[in-house]
Amino acid sequence: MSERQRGPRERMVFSAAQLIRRDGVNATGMREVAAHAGAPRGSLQHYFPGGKEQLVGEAVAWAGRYAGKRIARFVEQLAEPTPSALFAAMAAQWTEEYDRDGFAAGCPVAAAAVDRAASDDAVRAAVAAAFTTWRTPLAEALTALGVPAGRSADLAMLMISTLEGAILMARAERDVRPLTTVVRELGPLLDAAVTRPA
Amino acid sequence: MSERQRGPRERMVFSAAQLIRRDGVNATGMREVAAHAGAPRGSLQHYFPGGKEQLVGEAVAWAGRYAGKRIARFVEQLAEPTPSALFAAMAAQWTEEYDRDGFAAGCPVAAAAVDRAASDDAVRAAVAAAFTTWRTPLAEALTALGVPAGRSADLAMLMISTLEGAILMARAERDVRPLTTVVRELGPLLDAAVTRPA
DNA sequence: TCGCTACTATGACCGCTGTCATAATCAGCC
DNA sequence: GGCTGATTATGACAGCGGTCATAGTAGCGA
Repeated sequence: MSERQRGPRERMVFSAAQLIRRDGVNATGMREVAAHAGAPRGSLQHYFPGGKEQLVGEAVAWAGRYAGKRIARFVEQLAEPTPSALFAAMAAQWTEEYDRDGFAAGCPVAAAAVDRAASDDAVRAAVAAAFTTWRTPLAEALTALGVPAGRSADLAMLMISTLEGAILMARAERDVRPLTTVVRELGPLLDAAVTRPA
Repeated sequence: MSERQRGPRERMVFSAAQLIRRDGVNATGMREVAAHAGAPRGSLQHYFPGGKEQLVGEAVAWAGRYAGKRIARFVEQLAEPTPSALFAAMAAQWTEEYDRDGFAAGCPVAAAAVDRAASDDAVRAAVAAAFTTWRTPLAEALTALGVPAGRSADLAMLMISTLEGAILMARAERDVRPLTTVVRELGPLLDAAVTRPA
């Protein structure tokens, strides 16, 4: 998560995502987001006239795009071009963060889903869209790695589901073992789906 | 989730779990819990002198025990005594609820993890304990179904991780497909782990 | 200089939250 | 009846939440 000097608007969206993934949507205040972004409070109603709903929606969308873009970069850097290696790379991003910075934060998309799925349909739709933005390039990557087109989408869904759940458990237990375990256990299944070696 | 006429204390814990799994921890107020349980407001500070932290902790613990107990019942009722059938039964509980009552609620343990993992260490520990309370009988059931003892714990972790993630996605997308998909995709892997048929 | 637009500043409002203090009521038992 | 402890009732409090209203400033083209 690079922190380049973009405009204040983008910084606020980024800060919102960061705070949401740590404390959840409801515990993240608008004033807190502005302060964290080093942005003036008055800019909130200027850039986000739709209020918190809009800000949270954009933060979720940002996170979805971020996750989607990372897929391509993971694929490029794989030592072994296999689905299991891709999954391992996705999980490694989390184990590295947890080893480095502690277990303070989880996935902002998951946080928004938990806190807003029942109460805010716009955010709920943004969460669904974010999952799609994440899943689509992952499925394409699987196809490129030799997984039949008919299975790629389902395996992508399995991978993201498993990863999200493992993040949840790892954070609760303050231990990366859930992440390393699911990587180890799921790997063979993913590689067995390859019919045409890349 | 039966609603027997237990004491007001237990009803409040149960109501807390229900409200938390729908709206998250932070959006669930103490007064709301009492009202939902049909309990007097004054009973809150009587039964839960530890405040919201205690109430949420007990709700999470309750949910963990509930999930753990269901495992044994699922195993009893399996038409085919296989790990994949057990996993399917666990997921079916969610697809049935979503088909019947809509996608209003998720898992209370996951909700508590998202909302409190970073801010409330007592609740965070309760979440971790709840996962253990859930995972342990599941691992034992897998062993009873013929999975080698060394793999049971890891597969139980994989199953719960995947299920939690699928619940998240299903709720966001208002579609049970994530649940049915992970059941279909993970099933063969689970059954392949059986070395000694039950 | 004027005017216009983009952005910032600030204070107020109302509603809600968790918590506490205090008192009333009730159940059971001597 | 009268005492005792468990339960309930109620009001207050201080804090924070998102949002709005209003005014101010900065930059820039004409």
